[in-house]
Amino acid sequence: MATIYDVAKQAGVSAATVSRVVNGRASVDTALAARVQQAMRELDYRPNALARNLRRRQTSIWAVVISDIGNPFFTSMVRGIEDVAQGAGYSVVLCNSDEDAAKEARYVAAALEEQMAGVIISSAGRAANVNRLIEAGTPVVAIDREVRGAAVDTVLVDNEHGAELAVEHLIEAGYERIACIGGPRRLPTAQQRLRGYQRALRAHRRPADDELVRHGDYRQEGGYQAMAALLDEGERPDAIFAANNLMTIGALECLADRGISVPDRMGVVGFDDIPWAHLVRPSLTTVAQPTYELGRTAALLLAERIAEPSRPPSTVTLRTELKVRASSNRPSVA
Amino acid sequence: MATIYDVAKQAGVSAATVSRVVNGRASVDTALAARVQQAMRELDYRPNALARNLRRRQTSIWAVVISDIGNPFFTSMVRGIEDVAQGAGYSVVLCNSDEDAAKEARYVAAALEEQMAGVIISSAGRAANVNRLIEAGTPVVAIDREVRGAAVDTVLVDNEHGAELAVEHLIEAGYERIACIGGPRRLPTAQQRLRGYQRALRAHRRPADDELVRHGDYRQEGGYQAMAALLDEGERPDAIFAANNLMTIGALECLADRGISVPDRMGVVGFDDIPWAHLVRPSLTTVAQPTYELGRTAALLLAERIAEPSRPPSTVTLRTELKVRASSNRPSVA
DNA sequence: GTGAAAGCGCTAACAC
DNA sequence: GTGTTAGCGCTTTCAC
Repeated sequence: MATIYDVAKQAGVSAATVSRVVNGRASVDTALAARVQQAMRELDYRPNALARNLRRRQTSIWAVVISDIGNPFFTSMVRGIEDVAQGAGYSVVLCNSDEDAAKEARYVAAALEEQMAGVIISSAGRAANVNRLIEAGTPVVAIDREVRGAAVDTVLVDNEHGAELAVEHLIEAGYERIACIGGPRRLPTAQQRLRGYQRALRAHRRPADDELVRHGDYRQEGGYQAMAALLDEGERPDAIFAANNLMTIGALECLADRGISVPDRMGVVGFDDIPWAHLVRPSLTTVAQPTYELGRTAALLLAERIAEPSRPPSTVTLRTELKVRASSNRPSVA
Repeated sequence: MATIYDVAKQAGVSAATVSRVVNGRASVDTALAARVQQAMRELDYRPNALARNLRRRQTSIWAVVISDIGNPFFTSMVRGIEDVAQGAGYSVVLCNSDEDAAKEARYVAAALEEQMAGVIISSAGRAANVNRLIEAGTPVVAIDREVRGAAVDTVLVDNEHGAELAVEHLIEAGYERIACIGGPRRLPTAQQRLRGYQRALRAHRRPADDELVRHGDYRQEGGYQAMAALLDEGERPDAIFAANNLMTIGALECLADRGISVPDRMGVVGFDDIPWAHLVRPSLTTVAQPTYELGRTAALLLAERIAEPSRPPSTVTLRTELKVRASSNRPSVA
């Protein structure tokens, strides 16, 4: 690989001048610049990013640490990030932590060691990882999940309100014993959605026993097991609110296996939309999140923080929207 | 951030010794090593990967360039890669090319400039990108999609055979006019699956007009439009074979919108499994690919190539498997 | 506007 | 087994 010195020699200038041309900085005489360009083409010169990174003390890459690449929720979020990043001259790489705090820590360490230009993170765990980044001066934005104990720019959705809407909708549809398949207790989104569920029940004076709540792992399998537990233990609910998309799928699977018909004998509303929600029979009522916007907003915040590292952190909360489809349509009792 | 010299001073040794301790290379006296460890802890020393990368002339990161992060096919493939990478001491970052050759080229350029330790690529385009990597000496493995005109380690599935099985299954189920929703003509996987479709039809002396073939973009929307075209133009088919998972979903959506019942009036078989295939009603018959194994195998090949750069490239082909579910179950005509 | 020179933080000969 | 030394390829003062 040709170095900047090879180009300099070929063009009969100094390495500094080549550097200026490459980076479009300072003013270089037009004729000289042309000669440099020519030399670069002849030698198929590609700047060595490693050297540049060392010198500049950072890369031009953003790391996006997501907690489950298998969740379609992240798909369009990532697109939103990419579209902004590209416009701002950054590349985006994805790191999949798989809801595993150790894996997440490894990726954060890598981002730190590689001196990534910025990190957008949907954290599986506590504040330690995020604080590590902040202390090292790496610009960070938390996305989807609030990070308690860290002063960090954050983009969220109104989880509690979304959950409340979902459960109110089930109540208004005439369901009476509404259960909840909650997410991992440690995750803020799970806590907020559970609160929304409880609030709606209390507001309408419905039973809100703990017996009606089971916790899953935000995965399909967890939704299946939570649903099974709700069916097998105690008095059976006639509707469920599931706190994320994959668990909703798992719950439906369980109901199908047991031959329990939705929405007649069990109303279902899920949190998070899924691209194929209307293909599932019956089509699924969901609390949809503005995923693309979520990504876009996080990327914009990151760009702003990079430009102005000392500004106070801000939190942006985006609205969810209840999409009523067939799975919550209780046949009226004649 | 503390540097290696700070640690050396603190421990009363040379930077070289610290480096040896950090990298676990060569033998360092136990007592000295302990002092160094201690100093590292005291200073919260983190090696600067940028400097190390420059010196070593490569990072310890593998880039995985995938063509559509929204396709669940890639999910478990990536897990397969990650599991091997981690064992071999590499981090994995994902780059989403979105089936866009220009975006792919940008990521390849980034991988080159950042001197990634290796690249696993599911290429959206032609050989140029892959050859660029090979010429620069970056170890590469092609995954899922063969790259013509590049001598590169490759992991594939038996697309043609899988498609053939799918179509034969439809024939045996009693369907008569079997259409195909093919993928983008330029993609080898699409070509192979189309060939398998045609071969099965010819072998059973069924009509194989071009009128029965439409091409989509491997996205849901493309599947929807191709299905609509098949329904609206010419003689209507009674079964379809769709060349990938997202297009299958799109086709089903179209059929649902038109009120055409599956499998009675239209048999459906898709290529690529989807995690929720059995939740879609009717449950979906698919040609399943060993996605995790695909990723694992690619990662192993990459590790081997890194260890032995000059060995001749090899191609591994994994088997697909037909999973018969309800969508291809034609009611026998009494 | 351009060049000389120093150095980012690390590793790997090489000498001892 | 340990230290000295010379870069990796680039950017950026600082002179001119």
